Amino acid sequence: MVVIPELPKVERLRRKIEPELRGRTIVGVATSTHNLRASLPQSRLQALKGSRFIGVRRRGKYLLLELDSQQAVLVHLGMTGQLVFRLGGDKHDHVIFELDAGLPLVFNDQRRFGMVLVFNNGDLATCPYLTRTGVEPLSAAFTPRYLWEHCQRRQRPIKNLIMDQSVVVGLGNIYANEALFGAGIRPTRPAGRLSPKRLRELVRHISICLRVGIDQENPLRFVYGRGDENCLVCDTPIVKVKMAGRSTFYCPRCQR
DNA sequence: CTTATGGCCTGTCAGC
DNA sequence: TGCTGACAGGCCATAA
Repeated sequence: MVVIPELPKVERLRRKIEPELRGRTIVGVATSTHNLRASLPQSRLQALKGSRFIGVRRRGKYLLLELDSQQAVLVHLGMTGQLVFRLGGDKHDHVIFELDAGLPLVFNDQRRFGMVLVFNNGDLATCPYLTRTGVEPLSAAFTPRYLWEHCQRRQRPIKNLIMDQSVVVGLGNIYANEALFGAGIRPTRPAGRLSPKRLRELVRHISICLRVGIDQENPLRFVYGRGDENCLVCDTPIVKVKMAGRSTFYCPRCQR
């Protein structure tokens, strides 16, 4: 089973590549002719030669590869994107950073839902990809009160709301399903009809699910992808429905 | 303002 | 055997 790059996978990637990337200088850049979700900025990428990586930050599901030249490479993995240190050459390799030491850093993306862009540091503050985003779910800003305020007078299902990156970043379909199971909340429930107490439980379980995903490689799977199975807790058949075009799984007994 | 939907993209698999 | 269609997902643009 392929794990979609939600917050935990992106954070694990950040922790893995930062120590290898920091201090490395770009000596060459190769790109594919394919466009990703956004066009590959050819000339901007080529102009990075000579820049040195100084750090890797994460914002939601985005990675920022920071350079000593007051620029940064913004990366989103989309569905199937990968950042790996290896020799380039695969048909799905879209950006290859040749480094002054070690293996090249390759952005590979089979379905091309991801993107690679270059920004000047001064433009990051107004970059829509970063400014339109909600709070980090593992930060102190993601409080029960914060979620409650966003739920007030909202008719939309709670699952759609917690997957809305302008509210809280990093939750994709798998973690949204699992967090709602943990909190005992049915995904279809209108956000505005949840009590503060239940929303506090949801905040708690979002945090738990994400932390487990970061500590281990894979998310806990209680409901996601178990449409043909019974609930691990109460043995009731798991229900599968479509919400906003996404497969949604829940236990009709444990989740109300 | 809020919320929903279409489209992007390819690999996999069921069904004919 | 080879084809077709459905499906998987994040997120932007667009529409209601």
